[in-house]
Amino acid sequence: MTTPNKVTDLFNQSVDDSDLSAKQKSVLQASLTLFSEKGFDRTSTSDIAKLANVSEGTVYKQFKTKEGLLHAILTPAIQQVVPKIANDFLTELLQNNNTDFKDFLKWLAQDRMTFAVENQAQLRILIQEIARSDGMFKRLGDTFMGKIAVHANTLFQKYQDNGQLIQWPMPRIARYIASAIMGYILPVILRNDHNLDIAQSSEEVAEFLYRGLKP
Amino acid sequence: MTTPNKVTDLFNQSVDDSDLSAKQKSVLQASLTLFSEKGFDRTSTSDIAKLANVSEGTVYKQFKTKEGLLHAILTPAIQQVVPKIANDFLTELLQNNNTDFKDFLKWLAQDRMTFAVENQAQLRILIQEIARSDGMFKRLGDTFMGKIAVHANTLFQKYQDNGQLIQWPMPRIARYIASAIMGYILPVILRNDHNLDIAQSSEEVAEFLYRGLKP
Amino acid sequence: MTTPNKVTDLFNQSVDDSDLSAKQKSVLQASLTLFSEKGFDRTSTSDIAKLANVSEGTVYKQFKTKEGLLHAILTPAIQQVVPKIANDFLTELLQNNNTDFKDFLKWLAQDRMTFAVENQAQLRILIQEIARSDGMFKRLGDTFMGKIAVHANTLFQKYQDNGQLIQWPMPRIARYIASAIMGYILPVILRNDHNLDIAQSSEEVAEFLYRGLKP
Amino acid sequence: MTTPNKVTDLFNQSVDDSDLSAKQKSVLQASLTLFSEKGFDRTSTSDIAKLANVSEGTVYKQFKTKEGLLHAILTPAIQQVVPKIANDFLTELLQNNNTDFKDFLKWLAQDRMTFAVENQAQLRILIQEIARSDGMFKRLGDTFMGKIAVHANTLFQKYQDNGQLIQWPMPRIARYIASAIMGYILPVILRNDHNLDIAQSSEEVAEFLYRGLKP
DNA sequence: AATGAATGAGGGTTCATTCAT
DNA sequence: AATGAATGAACCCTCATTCAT
Repeated sequence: MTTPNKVTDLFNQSVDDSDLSAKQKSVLQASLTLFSEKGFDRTSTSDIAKLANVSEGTVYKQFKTKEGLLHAILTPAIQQVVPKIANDFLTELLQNNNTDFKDFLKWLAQDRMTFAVENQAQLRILIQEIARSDGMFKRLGDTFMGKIAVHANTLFQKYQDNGQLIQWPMPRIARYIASAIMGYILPVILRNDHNLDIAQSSEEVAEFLYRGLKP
Repeated sequence: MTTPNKVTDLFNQSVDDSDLSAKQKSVLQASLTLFSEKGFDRTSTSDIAKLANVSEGTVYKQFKTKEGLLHAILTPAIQQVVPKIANDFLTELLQNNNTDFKDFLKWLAQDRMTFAVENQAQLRILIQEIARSDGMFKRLGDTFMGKIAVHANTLFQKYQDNGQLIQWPMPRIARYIASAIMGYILPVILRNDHNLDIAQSSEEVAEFLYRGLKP
Repeated sequence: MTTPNKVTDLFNQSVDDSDLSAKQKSVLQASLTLFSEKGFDRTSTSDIAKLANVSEGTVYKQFKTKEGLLHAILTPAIQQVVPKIANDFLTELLQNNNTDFKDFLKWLAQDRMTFAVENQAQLRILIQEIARSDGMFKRLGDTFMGKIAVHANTLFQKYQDNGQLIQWPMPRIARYIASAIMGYILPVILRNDHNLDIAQSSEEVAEFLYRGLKP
Repeated sequence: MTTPNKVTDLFNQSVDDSDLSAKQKSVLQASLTLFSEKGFDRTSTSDIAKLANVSEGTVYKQFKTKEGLLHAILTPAIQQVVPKIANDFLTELLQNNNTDFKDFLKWLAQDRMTFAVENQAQLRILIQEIARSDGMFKRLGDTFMGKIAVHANTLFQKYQDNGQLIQWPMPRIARYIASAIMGYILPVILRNDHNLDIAQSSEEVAEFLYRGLKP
């Protein structure tokens, strides 16, 4: 099953399409780079101005505060971590349930890995924020629940009825799927490693998950 | 298989047993709390002094630098993240290879979960550091390789020869085991959640891993 | 022999002419005053900010460091302590050797005394630095050797050939000239005394030196 | 004219003879070293304690403040800069006025050079203090006037009556003598140079001064 | 007499933010 | 819209000094 990469980089898109001036765009790009490299707290607005070839004042014209910059960078990323687009695909899946469970697992892994590799910098920043503030992790979880849970639940139900998925509670199943995929993604992000063989990795992880989750 | 909890909290122990004065101990405790709650960069040395009921000068008498404090807190934690004690157990396992693979998985999960719950604060800080600096993650990985890899390799080999473990390369197997356990640990740490049913969780994860990894 | 005062105060000139803002100039002036009055180490950057009617941050905008301020003040002074301008005069002297040795001595004394009186504050600071660090004295001496020695040597040679100057080695002669003039300058600087009758003093010292150094 | 070195190091004597304990003595020695090397302001009391192999508290037992240490070091030196002992010699000179002026100059130079070489460290500190505070230079001058001036005046008078000394006012004569000798001493002190050929230097300077000051 | 842990004021410096130009 | 000089609060850290032991 080949899935076209539906993950469009919202960040770049918003940077490119937005009504931001060239200077403002370069501020965003510089922030992304520096926040990801050195962390939010260790990046000074003057560092950003320097890298963006812009005056310090310009940094504050569009994004009223340093935190405003962070949000401008993180918000689109967050909205994609919870796969809004994938959701459409899930709906589709529910309608024509001819897709094999293992194929689904492979597609899911591939989709998220692609997203991760394409958005390494933002994800690195996101992970830093998650690690720092209690709120972020919970908020992410809640968003996920609100947007995905229902559909995923129904889908898993279907696979369970199919006899392709073990009769465990949905959160338990989700946890194993998520953590197995994370096992490939996190090292890549945390090591600034840009080489992940997505095709093979998604195949591998799907195989393992399938074995572990079949009845 | 019941394993006595061999994980002693090195941090608290060292804080209590060390020749540090009461004030110095309270500095360490305050730093642990604040670094974990607000992050290293957002904790000021004056915050620490205030919480520890101590003058700012005192903070610097023992730990020459704010980073010195961080290391004083992190070093013992790091040395336990790589399960030194587990290593002894592994050696033991290798000698009397009558232990079932599933029991081993359960013991491992339980051991690391216990450690994680007992050292939440430090691990939270460690995760923040991992997220911030490229170096930390690699260093941890290398330490792990140096201390565990050989024994684990031999052990897995044994289980493979036993017919209890699938014939996949060792790093792949390790990745799944680690990430599945992490799937239980990370949410607990990142949410400051203190309620993890270790007995049931370790049972659950062992069951899943066993299914996914048996030939 | 009347010599027009060629000594222009490079410091004030550079302060006035430089592209520094009014605030930055006032920072320099305040530093000059305070360093000279209380010494570098006993002057705090907050003192400087207060005297300059400027925020502490402003002190650091132009001069990245407190030591940077010191150098900004000292560098032009040092370049004049070694009399660059005098050097031109020496060259001239060498060409029209009709100048009497005593007149030369008088001119030299007058030139350096004028310079000293006009740059008391900087010289006070310079003396403090010389007293503090081994390096400074040597560096000054080397600079002097590099810029003056050759010309002075030739000039002295001429006066020796003339029969106006005793046949002592050049360093010995230079030592006496320098220390006799210093005998007038140092008390003025160290006492913050602004009244030095340069005309009479240079006449006096020239007379003494001439007697001591004629064959 | 051979003059026995009447300059005894009052500092060492007071350190040795005083009722100070061994530890206190070592505090003084350490202060002397460090003040001379790095300057008073850049020497911390903890540096002193470390070099003296003593606790920080001990530094404060005898010398109530850091400035107290400075005075303990400087006071004896100051009392010798104004040559109290030489004064006895001057008195003697006045009584049997058979001593040649040039010999007197030589003796004076030798006496002060010896003192300077033997007390380099203290003099370095003294120079730093002179450079820093207006008061010190004046105080030294006044002390000098009070203790020496009368005798020196009478002595110079005698040499003038003798026809060995030019009829210039006494301060002018003193200035030339002092600055010529300083011309040998200062470079030695400021360069931490320990090699001064006192015999030759005093001979040289006496020769020059004699030529410059004879009628 | 001697120790060294503790203090707290103050030091140099950084940095997010503002605002006149 | 863009600049960059200016701000001032806060930061990390040092140090002279004190005092219980």
